[in-house]
Amino acid sequence: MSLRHGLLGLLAEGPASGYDLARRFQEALGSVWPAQHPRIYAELARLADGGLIEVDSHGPRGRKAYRITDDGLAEVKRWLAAGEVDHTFRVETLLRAYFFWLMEPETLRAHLRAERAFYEETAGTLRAYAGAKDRGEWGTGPQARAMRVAIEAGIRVNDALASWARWAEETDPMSSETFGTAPPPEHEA
Amino acid sequence: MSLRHGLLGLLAEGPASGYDLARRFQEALGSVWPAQHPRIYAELARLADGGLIEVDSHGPRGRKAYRITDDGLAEVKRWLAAGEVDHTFRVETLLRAYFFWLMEPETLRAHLRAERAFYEETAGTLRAYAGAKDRGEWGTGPQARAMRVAIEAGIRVNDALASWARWAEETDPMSSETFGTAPPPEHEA
DNA sequence: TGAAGACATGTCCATCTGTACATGTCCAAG
DNA sequence: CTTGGACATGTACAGATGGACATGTCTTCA
Repeated sequence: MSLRHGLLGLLAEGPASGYDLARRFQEALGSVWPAQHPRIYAELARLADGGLIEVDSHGPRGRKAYRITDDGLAEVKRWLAAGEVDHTFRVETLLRAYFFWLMEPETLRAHLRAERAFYEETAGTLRAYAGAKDRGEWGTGPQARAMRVAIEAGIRVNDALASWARWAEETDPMSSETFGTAPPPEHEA
Repeated sequence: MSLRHGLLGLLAEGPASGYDLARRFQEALGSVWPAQHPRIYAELARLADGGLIEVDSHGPRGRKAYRITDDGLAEVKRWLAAGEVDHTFRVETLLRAYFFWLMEPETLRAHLRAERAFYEETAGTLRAYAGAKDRGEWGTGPQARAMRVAIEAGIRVNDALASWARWAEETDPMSSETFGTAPPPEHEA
């Protein structure tokens, strides 16, 4: 149940409405932790119920901004410090790889090309963000730095998957005659 | 809903019981697509209901092995070819990175050390598997090759996250005075 | 002034997920 | 012969998730 802590973390930066949070989850966290607005509104209500956040202000169009409480801040920090990181992945790309042997060679090649293109593009987008951060365009405060570190992780993971797709395309292991005797891959940069 | 297709994919290799499948999900797929036995039994019942699999044999201790049907095989292949890959990640490590600015420097360093150790160890384990595969110890058939390709992806992703944690430890960006003016990282291998 | 589109919040429901609980069988070691 | 552990299948339930539906407001532009 990390949505709870994700919301608290975002609110630790300052007051925000459910709508704001949904947008930020979509943009910044969407690829690492998807969350739609129904779930967000529900969780905000629960957090407010538990006294971890409270209504900060009412705006136009029924807008309701929440503010984190001392209890809420303590709870995020406790979560961050407590460890117990869930290391499960849940990347469909990897699940599919187990079943490549069921695919036609051409379909597989097309799939790998598409995957590679996707991860290269994503990495490129993230690199552009990182560049902007490095030039200080988004501020140099703690939040901006943390965001930069998170983006770096995204870049490296996407690069890794792009290089994997390229490797799989090139070595074509599903039709290789030499499988079982070929040297292990180089893990090039 | 990829558990459905994960099960079909595994059954495409040959008949298996729910217990077998739960174990294989735990071992091979557990880190990329967790699934407990209750869900697996339920899904098997649904798949059998839909005619995608059927009971192959009854064994001791109530063991019930399923076999994939032609319809089922067609369905996995359709899924694999149809594309529509879900690229969301759901890696808690990345979610947490957005909130590093809330952590005490020492807690953060300890966290990064632990993350790095975890990913290095996982990568090492996978490399050992990959080595065994490359020596042909697990056979050289199509399934073994596909497994090898999947493992390669796991190695690269875990390496990427380990190198990220090392980078974050070394550049210590949360306390860096030079943030905003420092050159971008090298993305070393 | 009227309509389109962004803003903003929510409910409902089907399904997925994880945990705990419940049941029973077979085998091997003591 | 009995007991512990692996094998094997399932139910029940709370909470998470995604998609569809519903409602209403404010702003802008024709």
